Amino acid sequence: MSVRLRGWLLDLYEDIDNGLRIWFISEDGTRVCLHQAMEVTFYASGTNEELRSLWITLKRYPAVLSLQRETRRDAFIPEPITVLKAVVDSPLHQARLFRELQQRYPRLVYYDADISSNIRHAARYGTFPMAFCEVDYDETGLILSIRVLNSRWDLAPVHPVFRILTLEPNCDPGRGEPSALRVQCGQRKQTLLLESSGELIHKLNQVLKQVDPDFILSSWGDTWLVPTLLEFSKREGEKLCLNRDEKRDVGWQKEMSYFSYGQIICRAEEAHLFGRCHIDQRSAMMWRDYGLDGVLESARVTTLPIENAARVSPGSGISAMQMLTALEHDILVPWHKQQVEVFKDGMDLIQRDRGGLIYQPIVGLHANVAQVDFISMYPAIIIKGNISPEVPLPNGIIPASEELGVVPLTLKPLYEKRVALKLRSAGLVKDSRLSKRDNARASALKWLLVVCFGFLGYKNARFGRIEAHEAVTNGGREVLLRAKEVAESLGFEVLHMYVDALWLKKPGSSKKADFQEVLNEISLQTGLGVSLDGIYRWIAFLPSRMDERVPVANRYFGVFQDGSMKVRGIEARRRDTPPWITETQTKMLERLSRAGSVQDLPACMEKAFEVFRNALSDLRSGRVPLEKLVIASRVSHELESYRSPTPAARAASQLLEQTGKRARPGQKVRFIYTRGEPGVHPWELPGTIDPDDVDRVKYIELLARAAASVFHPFGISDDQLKQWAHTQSVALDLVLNKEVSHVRKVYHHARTGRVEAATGIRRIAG
DNA sequence: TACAGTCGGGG
DNA sequence: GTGTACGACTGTA
Repeated sequence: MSVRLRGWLLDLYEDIDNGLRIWFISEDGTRVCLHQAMEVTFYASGTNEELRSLWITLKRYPAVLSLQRETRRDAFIPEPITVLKAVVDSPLHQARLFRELQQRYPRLVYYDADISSNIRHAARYGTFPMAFCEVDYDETGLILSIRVLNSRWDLAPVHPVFRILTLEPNCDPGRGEPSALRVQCGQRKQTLLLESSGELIHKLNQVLKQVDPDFILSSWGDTWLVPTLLEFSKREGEKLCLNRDEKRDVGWQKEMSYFSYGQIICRAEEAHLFGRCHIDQRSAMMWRDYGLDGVLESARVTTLPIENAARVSPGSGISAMQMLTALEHDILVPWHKQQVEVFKDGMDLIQRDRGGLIYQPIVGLHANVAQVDFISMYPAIIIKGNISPEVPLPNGIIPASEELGVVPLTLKPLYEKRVALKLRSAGLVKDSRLSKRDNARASALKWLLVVCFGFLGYKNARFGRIEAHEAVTNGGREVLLRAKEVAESLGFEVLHMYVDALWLKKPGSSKKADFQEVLNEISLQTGLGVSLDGIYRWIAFLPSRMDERVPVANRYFGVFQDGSMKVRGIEARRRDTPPWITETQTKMLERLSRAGSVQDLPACMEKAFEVFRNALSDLRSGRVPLEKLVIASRVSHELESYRSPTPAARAASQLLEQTGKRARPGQKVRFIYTRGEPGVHPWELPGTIDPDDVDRVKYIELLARAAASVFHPFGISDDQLKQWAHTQSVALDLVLNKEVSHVRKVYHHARTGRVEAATGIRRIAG
């Protein structure tokens, strides 16, 4: 006899015994755990002799259900190859068997051998987290059939009503000793004392039983809270039932350091649950950016379990999607990437590694500038040019082959979904305001798209190939140069180009409609979608701080016509800038942005200067809270191996000496600049920092630097500002007044058509 | 002044 | 488990 269930798939994992356990939230709100058997197929290729030997070995394993010789295609080898296909009765047995085979037959090439059960299940049944399923199962809970009724690509997915429990200590465990635990579910809040009175675990278990949450959202859950609670539980002799699956303990993922984004990242240990999801909001990658909606969207399209989608970087999401695509299209998934770069002659080497096109901006202040962006340029080029490691490379962006490769096949639906979401939120498709939820989801997709391109050039990616990566950047440069020609032919001046954006202006063009033609023409001539990021009332491109004759590609700020600002590359954008500096610089820029047009700028400049002056006086009189002066910077080496220790490394060494806590490569170290030796004081060091020890001169220097970035376009030099900041002499006020009148004069001339160069002013043009 | 180390950008 | 390559910039020796 079979029972039918309709509901959403919440969690899927390998059972302790065998097969899979799958949790559903049914339509009527019950949470149901079912199980399913799943056979697993993998392949090996090698010499006839080796394959014969493998065959004999595998035949003796009862878990191996069938063996067969087949001819198949390796994505990286032109000719079909002979493989041995093995079907194993369960994921667990396959994993165990594969580990043995690697030892015993290291020379064989394996395929489909290290794919997670989630991805296999997704490929076979079309499942994904929050898939709406119709399931038939027997009285033991064994799944007999499963059909998915919705799609990963739904624009408006329907979710069940989740039960969410929030757990957070009352302070940052890195800074102090939390004394209480805040527990929240919907409107219901309570506080439990964090002490081993024999009560805590009991009460927590009650809450868990009562609420039976689908999600436990914690703060510092991975690194502190869950370990601490388990410790209490041990002491009190009462089991803490965090899991829904009562057979399981908390699944620990070990701490590790890895290389990513050109730097060492340290990923802390993680506490995983079974049957429900634990997400540590502090360690979950990009949680701040897109929250639970983004995590669910990411899980949905990547098919990664929700707990993983919340934590891993988008790279593994893309990797999962590529494997799924390959499985769906009968392309073998290589185990370790074994691609060797083909030989290159000298000409190729010069062509290589040029990356995206970067143009030198015309430094200075400009009014009525349009920024034109290509929409997801690299993904669009990959799709249009059919750029994939196993497909012949295109000529420019003219594809060499019709049949889409793994990478474009993976990207296409993702790209189309993002464009559709963007269109919807832009109001082109009626019915929707730009909802917070759509934003979060679009943001999650954006990251997957961005990273997919980088993955092509990543040496360890299964479907990466450096030549394909280069083909994309080549295509991008071609496209941008074509766009420049188009813009210039229509009489626009191209002030700047950066990878996938152009900044244009033309006398008399200041409204959206004035740029419509050039947008259409660029799109037509390049075959790629473009959008108007906005029209700047004014924008300032900054030169190098090292040498102000040299323009730099990505230091600029400007105000759009709607009054919003765009800021790139300057201090406020850097994560190692103390909050006080960031806030002051942002406030200064905000004062500038109040200028309704360029004519109002001089007056706003005086306001911005006032912000600067007030901030300095706050610092001098000790009104700046210490936490606003904290600098956070990463250490990327073991502390002993620094040849010239950075301030962060020196702070970390102090911390190690005095507390025994060691900052691992990839961890951030927080510190304050202090007077005398050693010049820094770790923020995490117990005991307070005497405000008098703060190295105010240092902070004045840092603030003056940030102010200089803001004022540079108005002709005030670094040195002038610095000197003024340190001495508080009135000289600068005079300079400022002088400059303000210069700016006024120049704008007057600009508007009357007689542009004239002003001393001290870099460049101003109407 | 040279070098070592950290960060940004995309969006 | 895991994006690239590169240039700008700061602090140290």
